[in-house]
Amino acid sequence: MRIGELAARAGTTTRTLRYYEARGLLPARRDGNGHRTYDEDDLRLLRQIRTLQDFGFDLEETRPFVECLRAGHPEGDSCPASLVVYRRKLAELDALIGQLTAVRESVAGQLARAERARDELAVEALAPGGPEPLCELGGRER
Amino acid sequence: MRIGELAARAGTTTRTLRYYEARGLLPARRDGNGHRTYDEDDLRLLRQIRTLQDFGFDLEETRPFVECLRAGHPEGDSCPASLVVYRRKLAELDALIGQLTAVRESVAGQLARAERARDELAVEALAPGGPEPLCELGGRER
DNA sequence: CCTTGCCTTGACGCCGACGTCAACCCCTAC
DNA sequence: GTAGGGGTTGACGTCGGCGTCAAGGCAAGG
Repeated sequence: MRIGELAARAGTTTRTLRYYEARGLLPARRDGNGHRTYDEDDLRLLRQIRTLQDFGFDLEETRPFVECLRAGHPEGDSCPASLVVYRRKLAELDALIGQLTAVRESVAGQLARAERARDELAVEALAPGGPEPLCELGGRER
Repeated sequence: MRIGELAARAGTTTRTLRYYEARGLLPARRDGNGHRTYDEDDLRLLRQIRTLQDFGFDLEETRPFVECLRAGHPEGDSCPASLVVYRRKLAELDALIGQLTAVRESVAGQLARAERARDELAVEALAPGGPEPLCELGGRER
């Protein structure tokens, strides 16, 4: 299988495959014309990379998984180095989610405060008489 | 006040201030020497920008807040355009947190599965006799 | 005079994961 | 022949928010 077919079967592009090869992640054999040649095992490696990429793993973080598969193990995460990456990623995700959640609460608080301030100004504009809202709902007599 | 002092008082760098000016976010007056000159209001604008940046807002997203302050409003979020940005950011944060949480669960599941597989292989290695774990804890008779 | 320190503009570097273009080769079909 | 649809390498562009030089100006202090 050549580069175009592999890219299509993995749902990616030839540029990406050449990039992976340049990074030493997915080397390719060559045929007589100098064209890159891949087999089904390469497709497995590539799918492993893509799955992790979709999870937000850096390219370098996929390397242990790829090497694990290439070493003949049944799964990319059958090796201790892959588990280390999993655990590190979990910790990163927890930290990030925690930070984002804190920011989310801050922004929500700011939004609520700003909307309250806006509404109070609106009410003030409707009742230009006095600054204290003392249940003068009639509003006719001064 | 000149650029170095403003940067120091806002906890940022002169490079950053020049960058903001180039983006049209924080223009500066000039003194006789061509040096940038700022006042206390500029410090308020800058602090507004920095606060939002720390929350993860893009620079462009801080623009409504800055313009709101420059228009004379008491707070950067006293204008409807700022509230729109708040709400959009909240939605983005919710979406992102949701995605990250889903990824987190996937990774946790993968890790658990991989660890289970590893442990089963370890047990198998300890009992090379038969593939079925039928309570043969004695392990002495074949 | 010279150094020090602050300022100026301009321009390139960085990071990651590619996209995009240029110029060229190879095989096949018409 | 020639057009088309693969492939090759090389190199620059992208995105944001600056960092980091380089080369020079201007004022105060010794």
